[in-house]
Amino acid sequence: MNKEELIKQTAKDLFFNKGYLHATTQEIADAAGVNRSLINYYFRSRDLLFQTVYREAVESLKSQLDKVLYDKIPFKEKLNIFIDVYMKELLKYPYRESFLITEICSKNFALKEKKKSAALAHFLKEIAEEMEKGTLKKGDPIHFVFDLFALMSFPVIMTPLYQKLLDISKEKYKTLIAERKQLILEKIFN
Amino acid sequence: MNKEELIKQTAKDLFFNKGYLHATTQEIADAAGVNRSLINYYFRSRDLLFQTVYREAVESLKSQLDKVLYDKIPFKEKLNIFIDVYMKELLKYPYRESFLITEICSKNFALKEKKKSAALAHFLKEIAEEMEKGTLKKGDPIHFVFDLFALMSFPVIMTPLYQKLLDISKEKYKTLIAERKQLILEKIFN
DNA sequence: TTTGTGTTTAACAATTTTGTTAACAAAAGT
DNA sequence: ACTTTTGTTAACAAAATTGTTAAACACAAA
Repeated sequence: MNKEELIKQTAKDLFFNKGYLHATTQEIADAAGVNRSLINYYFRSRDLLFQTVYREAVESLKSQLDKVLYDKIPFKEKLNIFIDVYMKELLKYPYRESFLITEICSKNFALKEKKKSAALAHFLKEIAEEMEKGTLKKGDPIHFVFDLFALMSFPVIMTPLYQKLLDISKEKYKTLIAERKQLILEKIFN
Repeated sequence: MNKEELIKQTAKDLFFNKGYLHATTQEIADAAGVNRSLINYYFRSRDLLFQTVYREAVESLKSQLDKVLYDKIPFKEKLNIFIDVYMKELLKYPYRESFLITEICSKNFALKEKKKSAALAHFLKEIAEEMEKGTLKKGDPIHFVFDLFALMSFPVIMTPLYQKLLDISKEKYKTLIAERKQLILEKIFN
């Protein structure tokens, strides 16, 4: 792998997987096994590396939504696939969203970039239709989306804390998370 | 308010409320309107300030659980109160848990402190009883707890990101969050 | 008034982190 | 072969952040 890509991937691993949001350029370079100057060579500055990683995280997040949510397959099946795909990604990159939040909060993002996800908008419509049909309990589709993402993401994000508070072993916690896909599907469809 | 307390409160405001996890001692001092040296005077070092804030956050988290979860009142009523209390705290300190996670991930916490929450353990038992009684759908009580906290916390934590992805105004988002207390109760009790 | 004690501050020192440069190596193009 | 471009490194410079010190301050007690 070329080093520019290696640096980015390593940064993502530290941020999104290890949850190490305070990583310095030196730490990133060390983790990648490259000279720190290479970071400046490829990205100019620490800040630009962060921006790049940020942008790509939003992109991949949106493209993941796109990939599944536009499919013309029955709703229940779509949800099944979506939960599967999204939870796999969550286990790979549990802290991706946390990183995004932290970045948004730290910079005073005056960014005008349109971040709106058309796929989500489309998904919301589909949910509304299902509610009409009676497949789903009626309500604001946004709450359905809230519920869905919350049930998938939160226990994963909170792993280190809940492990302590509940005094659960790493292995047991993993098992619990693995069980959730099925449970969420059941819960969502009442 | 004495300045030691002021510094702590300000740090908490930056971390837990503003989500500004990268705050430097200077920024904390500025926000508190005190001289930066005072932070060293009262807390010795940046790291000790962080440790103090961390410890108190865990303490207050656990004491909040304690306060409600031990009450000897009917389960449904207890849950009603608990959601109310917890969500109020969430709106005050949306990023408290995020801060804890970030700290746990960044230090290689070899901390031996027992963090286990007895209140949560007690709550888990109560949930199990309710499941026996048939008030709640049977299953692992831990998943019930996961669901409960997820539904409360996640939409709050993700506010800045979801506002963008869903293209929702701050006001509208607030309204949505406010609606959730009732929705969660309904969802939890099927 | 003076003395003592805790608080606050500015100036300084030390450390950490980031950014730059110039030299060197490797690869690609001619 | 040699020239140019691209990649890589170490050494240095600059900036940002943290920690220390000593003096000034406030104010109550002796």
